[in-house]
Amino acid sequence: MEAVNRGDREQTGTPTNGDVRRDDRGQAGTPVGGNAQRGDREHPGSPISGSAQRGGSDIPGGRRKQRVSMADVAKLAGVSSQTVSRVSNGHPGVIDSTREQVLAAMRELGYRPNSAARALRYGQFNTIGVILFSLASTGNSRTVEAIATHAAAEGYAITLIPIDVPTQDNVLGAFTRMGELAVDAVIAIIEIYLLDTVSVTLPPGVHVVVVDSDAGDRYSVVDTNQADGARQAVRHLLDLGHRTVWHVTGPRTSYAAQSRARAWRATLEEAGRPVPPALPGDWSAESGYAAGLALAGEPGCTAVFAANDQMALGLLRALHERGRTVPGEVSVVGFDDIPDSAYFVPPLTTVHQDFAEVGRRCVRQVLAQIRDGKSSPPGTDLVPTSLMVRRSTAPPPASAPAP
Amino acid sequence: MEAVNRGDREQTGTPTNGDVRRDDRGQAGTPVGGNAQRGDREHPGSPISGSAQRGGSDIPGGRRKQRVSMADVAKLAGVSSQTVSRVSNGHPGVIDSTREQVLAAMRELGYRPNSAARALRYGQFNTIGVILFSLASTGNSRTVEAIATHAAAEGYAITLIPIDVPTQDNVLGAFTRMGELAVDAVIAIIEIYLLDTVSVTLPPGVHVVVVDSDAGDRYSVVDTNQADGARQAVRHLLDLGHRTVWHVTGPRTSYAAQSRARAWRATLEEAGRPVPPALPGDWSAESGYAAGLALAGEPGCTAVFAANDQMALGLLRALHERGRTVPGEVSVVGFDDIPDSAYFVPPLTTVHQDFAEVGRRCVRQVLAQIRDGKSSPPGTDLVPTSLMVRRSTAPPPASAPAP
DNA sequence: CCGAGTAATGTTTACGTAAACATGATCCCG
DNA sequence: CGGGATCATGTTTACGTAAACATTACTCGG
Repeated sequence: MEAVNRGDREQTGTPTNGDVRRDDRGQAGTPVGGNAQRGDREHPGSPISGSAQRGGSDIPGGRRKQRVSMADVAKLAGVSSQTVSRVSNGHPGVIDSTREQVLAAMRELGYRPNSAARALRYGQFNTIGVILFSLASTGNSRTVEAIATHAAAEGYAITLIPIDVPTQDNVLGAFTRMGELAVDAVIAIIEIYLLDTVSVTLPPGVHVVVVDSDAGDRYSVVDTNQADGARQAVRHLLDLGHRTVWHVTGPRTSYAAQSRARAWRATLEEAGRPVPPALPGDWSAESGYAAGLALAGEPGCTAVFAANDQMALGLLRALHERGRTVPGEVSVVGFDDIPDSAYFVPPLTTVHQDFAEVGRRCVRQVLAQIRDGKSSPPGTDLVPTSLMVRRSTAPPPASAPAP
Repeated sequence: MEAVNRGDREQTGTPTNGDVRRDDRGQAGTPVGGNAQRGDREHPGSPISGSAQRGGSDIPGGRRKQRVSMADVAKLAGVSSQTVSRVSNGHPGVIDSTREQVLAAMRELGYRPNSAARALRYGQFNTIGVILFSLASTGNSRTVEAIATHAAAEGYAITLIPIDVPTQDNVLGAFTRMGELAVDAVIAIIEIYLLDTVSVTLPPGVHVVVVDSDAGDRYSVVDTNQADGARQAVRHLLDLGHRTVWHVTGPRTSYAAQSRARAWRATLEEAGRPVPPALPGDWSAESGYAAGLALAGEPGCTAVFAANDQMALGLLRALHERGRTVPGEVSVVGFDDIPDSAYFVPPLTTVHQDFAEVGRRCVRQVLAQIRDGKSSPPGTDLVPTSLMVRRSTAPPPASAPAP
């Protein structure tokens, strides 16, 4: 009943720690002995469901301790808590027999270091905060996953704060919360405009890395090389013989979208080609569909570069519905290389983004900052892209005017 | 009551945490007065990039204080640190003038409560751990997002541990790590078989909720009502007049996949229809494509239920390539209702999963456990699904035998 | 066989917060 | 106008850990 305990000690009547410390067993006696023969304890090595399920109410003495501390281990092992600390942290200078005894006591009591106390002591939390707008986009979730994986490999956990509605206030709030949370650094995966006027205030010593932004003058930025990816897409189409390339953009507020659009335009201009009006999209398949409907009515249009794969999907459906074949009459290129894109009809030629690498570099940068104790200089670290050529692109139909 | 706020007290225009401490103004003088006229401080309201950028190493005095503690605020405000604590937590019994003074001092120093100390004191971390296999699937990432959002609304942060390779060892390791991390509860989004023989040992008082599993006899489980969703899909096809329904399964190791397959079979049997052999898939569009190729060779096949939308996508492509029209000759139903599915060719009829609701209920359960201080009884909380009828389903071709 | 040196372990203390208890001032009512 | 009640605030202490310092016990060279 009572039982299960959390830290909310009291309430269950427990004298919590009331029963006093009382360090009998002065070490006057024999600190040695080494005989860790306490195998006959009643709790089996591994109950089916783990302690989490049974809460702890079944501890015989009735006087269950909520949390096992070093002092408890020390008492059982007949040593000082400092020795337990040394064993716990693998410090040298503990004789083998003592170490064994301590380890046995730890096992028996199920000791776990208390990370809060540790963090308090060290002023470090071994945690990286991640602020992001949405996990719904493939890119973000893959990036986060990579961040989490690499952080874990380095002994860091990640704490996530999603921002439901992307306003500057909410961004500010998220940073503020991060400042109060136990994090050593923050990785922000947010659109640039949200950082524009926000003056980020974090506790000193908390470092920041930003993804998806051109704030390279103020922060350490890691990002996919958007411009180069877009350039590759456009060049690919031009090289196939298309006279020009139309473009369905992402939302105006997105840095990545702007960047891709800018590169699209620049690449066309460099090649001396006409620049058709950009069709506005918002990343959604729906907006791509709308753009596709419009484009289907443009007889001169033989090639389209969609700023992401989902819009390309909508585009493909619209073109299909309007009877314009892909790639026979119109070629389509996307951006992202989401796993599904290879199974679109037809399989989509698209720009591959290495999200895992973006995540990896974020973690690397952040850890470098933490370890050096100082921010790395602002700057931008660009991850290269590669073009995945599949079946949605081909030379323009013969009837189309060659350049 | 008052001051719901958790930590996010006033962060107004904080001068970050000004450089330098400098505790003049001993409180020997007049602790009263309320004249908070310290407007003339030198640090500007908001530096462009925030303290995070300067890392702290450039602080003149050389020996900068990393963290501003209550004691610092107390000294500046000329009160005891306990009073600062009271103000910080919105406790009553602080006279207005004093409160103002403390708040001013907080602002001036850029005080932030230290969550580690707080956690140590309370034995609570206000953090929920999430263990999951992969963020790559739409379902998982959307669930996590919902969890994070709702947790944040309740003042909880979430800590993520992804498992790269799904072995029981890794799962055990993740739980162990969680046990050492500062979390009050754990939500595990993993396939059932991974929990099978793992005896989860978490510190007492850390609660567990499981998603995507039928461990309802041992844990609190929250899940989409897989069986009912599958039943709806199959019934829909039968109601359209199809004699039977083929099925492309998810991986054998997946509980959700098993559950959908079981319901598919049961629904057919209930209706007295023949049960065709199930085609094995692994959630990927690629496996759906392979299944589609096989199915295209089955003349009797007029209806297929794919265990997820991505496999349905592959299926659609394969059928399209083989010249079998959808829904003219073959009807296809998916599962998940990923955003793109409305833009497949043709738009996919599919079973909608309410991932957000799953996340919400997870958080609700976990918080209830934390607050009650005891694990809720094992059991399963099923979130309903709904069928989204789009254009990939229709009555069977006239030539097909009616039931 | 003694004393310096070192290895093993114990004791004290600080980290930042907040509950519990203590103190001093003010107020109100008989 | 005295004494208890109330209020605002201060002081002590514990939370769990680990660095810094202290204390033993043992080793080894002269």
